[in-house]
Amino acid sequence: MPAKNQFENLNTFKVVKREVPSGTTINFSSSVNSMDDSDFGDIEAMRFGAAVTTTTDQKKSYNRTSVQAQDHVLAERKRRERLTQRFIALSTLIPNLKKLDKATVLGDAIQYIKQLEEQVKTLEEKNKPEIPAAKRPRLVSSCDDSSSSG
Amino acid sequence: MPAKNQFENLNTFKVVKREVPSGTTINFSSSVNSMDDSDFGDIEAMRFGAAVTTTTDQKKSYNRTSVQAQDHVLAERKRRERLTQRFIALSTLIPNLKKLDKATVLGDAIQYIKQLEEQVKTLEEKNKPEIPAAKRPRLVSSCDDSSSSG
DNA sequence: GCACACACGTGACTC
DNA sequence: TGAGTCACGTGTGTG
Repeated sequence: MPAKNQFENLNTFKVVKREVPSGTTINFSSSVNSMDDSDFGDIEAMRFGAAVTTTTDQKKSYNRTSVQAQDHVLAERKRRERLTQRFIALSTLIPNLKKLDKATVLGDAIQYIKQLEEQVKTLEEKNKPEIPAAKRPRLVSSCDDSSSSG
Repeated sequence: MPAKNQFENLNTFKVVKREVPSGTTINFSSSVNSMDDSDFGDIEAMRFGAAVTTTTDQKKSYNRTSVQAQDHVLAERKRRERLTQRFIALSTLIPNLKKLDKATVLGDAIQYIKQLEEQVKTLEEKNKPEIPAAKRPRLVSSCDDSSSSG
């Protein structure tokens, strides 16, 4: 299967691998300045509600407890998931979709919508011949019994 | 203007603020283990083509020169930009769009496409009465002069 | 090996 | 103030 659902595939097994980064510790740190393995006391402190300030000084006053940080991570993950879900759903609606890139899905969706709108306009025009009788092709002239129900 | 183009707004001025993080240094590090302010030699080395290995050891063998890293950042930025552009374009096509969240845009696009498809199907059915005469609603039974051109 | 695409965690901003 | 959203940089898998 060369191309089924790129998002799904990537998502499914990538998350799993991400959840177990290396067996070391939690995914904290990463930007908490220099989190050396010599000062885990900070993390321990964070775990029961301390602020994430690096004990010394910080560039900003965005103090977050570990619970809040975790919540933030979780919320963002949820959001991403929803987005991906929508992308998949959208991709199933578009016909002749070759690549499953997000950009392609989006672009093709745009084109498809435009095409559909055009089609609707054309069909509506044909169906509701309110154009001046002089201009319309006289296929059936007298047979117009106006079967509209309203 | 309460809601024009959320993406555009955020993007435009956020990037600018991001480009000047704090006046300290480049945005490197962040995950290169513990980048203490005591070892800036690494960055200096990176700048002329050295690998990004933290001199001691690394979890992976994803060695990248600073140029490559920068290129990566740039490429990703480009991709993001394209995505956002498509989102904006798509949002302009959808009628009665209240919120401009990405999720909402996506979801409403899906609904809109479905609605349009339904519309097209209905209109086509009305326009092209090629269904067996026995099954079709006999609005006009005898007046059928078969005006099809094919 | 390199270009591309993706998910992730995170700081920032809005309401 | 807190929950929701965004762009960003980054690590990593795929062709």
